[in-house]
Amino acid sequence: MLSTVSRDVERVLLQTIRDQYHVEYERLNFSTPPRIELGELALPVAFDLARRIKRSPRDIAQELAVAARKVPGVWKAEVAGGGYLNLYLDRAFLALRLAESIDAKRYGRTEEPDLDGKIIVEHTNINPNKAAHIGHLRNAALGDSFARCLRFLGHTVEVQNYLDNTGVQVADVVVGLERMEGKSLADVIDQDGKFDYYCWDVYARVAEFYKQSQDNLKWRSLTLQAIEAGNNATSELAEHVAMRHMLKGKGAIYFAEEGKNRGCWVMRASDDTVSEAGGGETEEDEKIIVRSDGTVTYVGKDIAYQLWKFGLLGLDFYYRPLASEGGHTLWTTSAEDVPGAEPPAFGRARRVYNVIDTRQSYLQNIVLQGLRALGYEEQARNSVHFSYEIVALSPACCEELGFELSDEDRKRPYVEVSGRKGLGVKADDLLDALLDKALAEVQSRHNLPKEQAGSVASIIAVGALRYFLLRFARNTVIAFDFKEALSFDGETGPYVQYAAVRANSIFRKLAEAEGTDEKSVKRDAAALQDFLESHDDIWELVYQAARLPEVARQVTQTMELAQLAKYAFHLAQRFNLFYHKYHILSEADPLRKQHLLLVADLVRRQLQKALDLLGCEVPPKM
RNA sequence: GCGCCCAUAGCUCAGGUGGAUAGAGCAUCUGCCUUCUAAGCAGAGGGUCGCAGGUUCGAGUCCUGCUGGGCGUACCA
Repeated sequence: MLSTVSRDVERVLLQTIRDQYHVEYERLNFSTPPRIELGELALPVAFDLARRIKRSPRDIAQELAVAARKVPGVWKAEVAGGGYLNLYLDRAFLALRLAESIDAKRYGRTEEPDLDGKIIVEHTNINPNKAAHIGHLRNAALGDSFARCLRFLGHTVEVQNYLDNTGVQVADVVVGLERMEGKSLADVIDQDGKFDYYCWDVYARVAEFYKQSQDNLKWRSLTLQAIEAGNNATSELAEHVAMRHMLKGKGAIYFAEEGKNRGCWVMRASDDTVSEAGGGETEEDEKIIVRSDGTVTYVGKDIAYQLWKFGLLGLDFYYRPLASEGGHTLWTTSAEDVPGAEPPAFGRARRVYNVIDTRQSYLQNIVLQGLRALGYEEQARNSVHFSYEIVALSPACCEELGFELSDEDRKRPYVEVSGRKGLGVKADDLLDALLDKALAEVQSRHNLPKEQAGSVASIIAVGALRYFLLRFARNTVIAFDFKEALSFDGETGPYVQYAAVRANSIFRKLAEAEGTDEKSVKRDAAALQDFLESHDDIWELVYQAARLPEVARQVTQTMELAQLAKYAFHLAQRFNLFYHKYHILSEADPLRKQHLLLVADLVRRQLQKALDLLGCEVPPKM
């Protein structure tokens, strides 16, 4: 919708510039005027043209304005400042188009996705052996919202949560349970309390156990081999099919006969373009794919997994349904064929996003090199590392948790979460704290039945948590702070939810008082145009509401979910402004009331959709 | 050593492809609940955008150097 207008403007102006000035541009840069009174779109192109054709920017902008005024959807085109071309959009036209678009559940979106084929988003790969912490929550929030944005724009998306139960971390917990604690399977089953919390503790202590003697450390390797020797779909597939046959067959990996990597299968890790004269190739450039004990490393499995995502592995897993919820089935890999199970066609993606923190970028690169070594250049280009910074703890936060820090750590800006040290904020604990606080707030305002209060509190707690995790740019380290994370005021999820709840309550009251709803709101173009022309502040609110698809699109390109979070916050802020300034239900002028209702309705529905993309719901009351 | 990232208000952070007067939230101070919910709104103070050069009509944004911090470079995941 908005994008349709700007695309038309671009086409017309590029043609005009070609015809009148004989200058070729591929694209035009659109920017935003500092205030809505100066229009919705600003083009600084005249500055550049001025230099090229030696004429004043203002004169050029004047001539371009003539052409721009002819584009449908453009109301005015004026020259501002030293030579900006500012465009004013047709207000009622766009408001009514937005209303229709929302009715059709398109929320202002007009364009079709720019990529055919399936997109895989892999996120939240948690080792199933111990409790999740806030770092995992950031990963989940980013991955989930990103997938929602892609779907919103019309892409076919497959979300994968890879739970590997064959890795070293799992082996460590098993060693801890069996060798340190002397637990048998039966003991573990009888265990009271939260098992993942127990594993968190065991895992933290197993490092000490390893330090005690070399014999203790041997258990890790033995246990790992025992796990992989079992009937495990993942490891067998990765090891036998991908590593042994594909990589070896194409000469992508080779057996190291000597040197420090003796006995391993390795891949060259440095770019072959950079075969610098002095050093030559050493073991430093080699990345181990298969260990000397025959087990496959993490990178090795990752290459196999990446191949499988693109449908290049030549083999597939067996699948069985694991759980079912809300019409969706959760599938898991299976060691053997399951009769009667008809899984959808997993994998075979056109593009793959791997949501993993920035520390993995080196290994993600190795995976790409693996694909390239096999000749899959296009797939390598379509493999995207969705990287983000870690969630760390402020030193103050560590001490709040009762964790003693070294003097050195105390001076740091933040301390990394460490599973090995048992240092971190567990996801469940944080959610519990948020729920307690939200419930107290709800009960202090409303007298609701216990169950309903709990459900509202839960929506608010999730809103606060997800917004908190998404409001930071990807490469910003979140130094976790309880006070900030538990806040419901200011730039938070609950603030946005609150604006939506207020908007909804206008329509609830409207139904109670007059028995009418948003469907009966009149849409009179001529009258609306007068109204919006004389209220810049209200028009700006409508304009921002219409920008949702543009923002979602930008998010899929930059992978910055923070932009969506910011957008939702700003829209809520503007709505609150409107809410205070214009009292709708008591409005005496019936026509004016219709306009105000239309605006409130547009905004609340866009706000709700924006929240939905952020993974947040709107509670019935707050 | 090599590679990647970061430095913006007291604190936590935003600042698409360079554009108009660098913005939020928190904290501090002053006001606003007889009105569609005060989890809100209005207002005030608070800045050498780490330092030094360069590119140009224009630099928080791009380039170079420097300082200070973080991460990666495992037969760990």
